[in-house]
Amino acid sequence: MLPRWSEAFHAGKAGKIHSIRGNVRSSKADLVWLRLEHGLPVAMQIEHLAPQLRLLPCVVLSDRPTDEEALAAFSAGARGYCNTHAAAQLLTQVAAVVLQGGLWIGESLMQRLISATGRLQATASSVVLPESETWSEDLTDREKQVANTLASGANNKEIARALGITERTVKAHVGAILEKLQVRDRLQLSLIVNGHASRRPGLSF
Amino acid sequence: MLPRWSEAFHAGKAGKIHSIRGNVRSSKADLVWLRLEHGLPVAMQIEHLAPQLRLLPCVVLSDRPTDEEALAAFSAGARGYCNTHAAAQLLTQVAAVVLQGGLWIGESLMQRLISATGRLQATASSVVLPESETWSEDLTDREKQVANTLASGANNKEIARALGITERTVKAHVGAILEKLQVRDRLQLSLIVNGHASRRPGLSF
DNA sequence: TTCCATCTAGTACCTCGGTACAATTTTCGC
DNA sequence: GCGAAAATTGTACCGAGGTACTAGATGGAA
Repeated sequence: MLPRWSEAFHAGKAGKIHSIRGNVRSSKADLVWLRLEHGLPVAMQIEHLAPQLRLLPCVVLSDRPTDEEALAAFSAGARGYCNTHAAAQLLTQVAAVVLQGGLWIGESLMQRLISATGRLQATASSVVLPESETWSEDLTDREKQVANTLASGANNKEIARALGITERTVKAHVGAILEKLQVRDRLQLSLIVNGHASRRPGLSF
Repeated sequence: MLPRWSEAFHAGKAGKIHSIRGNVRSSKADLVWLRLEHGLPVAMQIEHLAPQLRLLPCVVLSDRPTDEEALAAFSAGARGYCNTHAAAQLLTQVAAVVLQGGLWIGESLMQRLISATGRLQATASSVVLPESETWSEDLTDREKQVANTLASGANNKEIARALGITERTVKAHVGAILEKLQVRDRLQLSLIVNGHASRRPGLSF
């Protein structure tokens, strides 16, 4: 019925909404998932859960998500909204976020939300962070920037855009970094930067 | 300087943005807080953090929050937005949500988002409740082997040798994995497998 | 048995990553 | 100012990565 969801939550229990009302609170549940049935009136059904929703956060699942439906869900008190058939990993993430008191909004809705904005002004004045690390000693500042951007998953074109230089220059920096750190390619570089590998990984394979 | 924040994060470190650029990723930080200075241009400064933002989530703090500013922050890649002087307890909650991959939207912005909606239809058909789980399901066993080997830094040839299959077959598996996980290339795949990135960096769906 | 998912593999093709020659400009200490 | 390191960009080349077709073998479910 809901393979992805079942995959994500082995201990979860499913049932028709009528068989659960009044039952939800008596269980040890800390989160309610509500799957919408498109074509039929929802708001009313969501309202049925309303009393419980004040205590239990609710995530709405839609087989074919739309922005309008998402907004309706949130206005009805939902704490999250996503695709019914989202990957199990994603569903667990949604659960974690919502259980922390956060909201999970669909991507396209977020896009609309963002595109509705104009330009604003303000300036960064301070930032914060914890510890520090070792790998970057031999690298110049610029090379560190490149390495960091690369390690976040960017390809050469994206690095170039992020740093305001040409792709060719990125190649130059990447080449220098690989040489200095004595690694073969960008993947292994990312492992080092992200702390998953030592400078010289040894043999393997 | 930031009493509430300091109260919430004893281990956090603060500094001017200029002294930190390029330094952020090399630290063990997993979250960046950016305090806006009202009246001065922001977007530019946020952009300076952009490369890091792909890996490090950023929460924007504003002394006098507005919806417009919040939207600007989100459009610049911020993962959260709240009052600089919010209670310590709230700040830790924000951190928890954002670290889970969620967004923290100001309440008034949420209200506006909700009030902008009309009525929709759909019906509740089932409800359920949860537990927790790990990463990539929906991969076959073989694909998991390939993904793990790849994520340890191996190229296709090495994966082939390690698994006793041809390079062509490795390509087939890798292609299937990238498709299933909806990622662009092996670097981003390794980030997911190694827990440095969520499947969809933003919200999804 | 039939059907379907999985694992395997081939050829071909195109893009991206990385390197090998450069060269010019910028920055900074002496 | 001078010299050195760093940053920048160019053209060209080649191998690795990734995709688009295809298709045989296997093994379990209906």
